[in-house]
Amino acid sequence: MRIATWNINGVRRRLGPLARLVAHARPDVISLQETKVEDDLFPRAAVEELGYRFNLIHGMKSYNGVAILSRVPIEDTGTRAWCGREDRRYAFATLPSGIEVHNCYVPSGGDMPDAEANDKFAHKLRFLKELAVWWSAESKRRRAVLVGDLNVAPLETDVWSHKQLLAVVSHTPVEVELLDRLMATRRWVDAVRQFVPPEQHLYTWWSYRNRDWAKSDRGRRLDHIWVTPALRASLAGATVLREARGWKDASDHVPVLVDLKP
DNA sequence: ATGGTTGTGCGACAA
Repeated sequence: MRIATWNINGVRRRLGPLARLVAHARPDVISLQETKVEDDLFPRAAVEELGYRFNLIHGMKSYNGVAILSRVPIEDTGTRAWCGREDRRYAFATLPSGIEVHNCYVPSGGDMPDAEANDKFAHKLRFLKELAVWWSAESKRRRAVLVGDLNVAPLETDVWSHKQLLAVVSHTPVEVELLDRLMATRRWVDAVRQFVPPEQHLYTWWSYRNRDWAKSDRGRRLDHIWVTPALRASLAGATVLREARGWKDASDHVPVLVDLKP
C-alpha cells in the first residue's frame, strides 16, 4: 500500500504533474491539499482516468481544499472543521485494510510570528491545539496515518538554516512545541524520518520566489506522514519526491510517499 | 530591509 501526500497548489493547474506522479510512483492513495476549487468544479473525470475511482472531495472556492483520491474503495469517510471556521482543511477515510487516512492542511500562519499582532498566526496555533485535543480523545490502538501540509518544519535539519529561520513562521519554537505536543497525543511516528536520518537535511517545499530553487536550496520540510505505533512495523519505505519541484508547472511543494507492507 | 512568484479569477489576497 503506497500513500502519497501533496500540497498541489491548485488541482486544476496541476493535472499534468498529477499524471506524472501517478506514472512515476503509482500511489494507491493520494491526499491533496490546497486544491483551491469548489467540489462542482473538481476535475473528477481526469482523476478517474488516472485510475482513482474512489474519491473524497472537500473543497472551496479559491482557498484551501483537501481531497483523498483512491484506487481502492474507501469507507467511513468524513470531514472536520476547526476553530469555528468553515475552511476545508481536513478529510479522512478508511481503507479496505482498516487503516485510517487523515488528510490535514494546517493554516500557514501569515508572516509575523506574533499571535497578538497577527490573526493568522493565532489561528494556526489554535488549530494545532484543537488537533491535539481531538487526537487525545480518539481511541487508542487504532491503525492510522496522518498526512498533509502541517506547515511546521520541526527539526533543525528540516530547514535550510535553523538559525535564520528561528523567527520565521513555520520554524518558531512555539510552533515546534505545539507540533511535538500533537505528535505526543498518539505517539505518532514520523514515517519519513524513519528512513532519512534526522542529521540529514530534508525539505518538501521551496518558495516560488527564489531565482533557482535547486541552486539556493532554501527549502523547508512542511509536509509530513505520521503513523500510529500500531503501524510502525508495517513501514516499508518513505520518500520525498524532490525532483517534482523541477517538473513543468510544478507546485511549490513536492509529493511525499510512504509504503506500508501488509 | 526588500523583493522575489504563483493561483484564483479578473482584483486583491493568500501562500
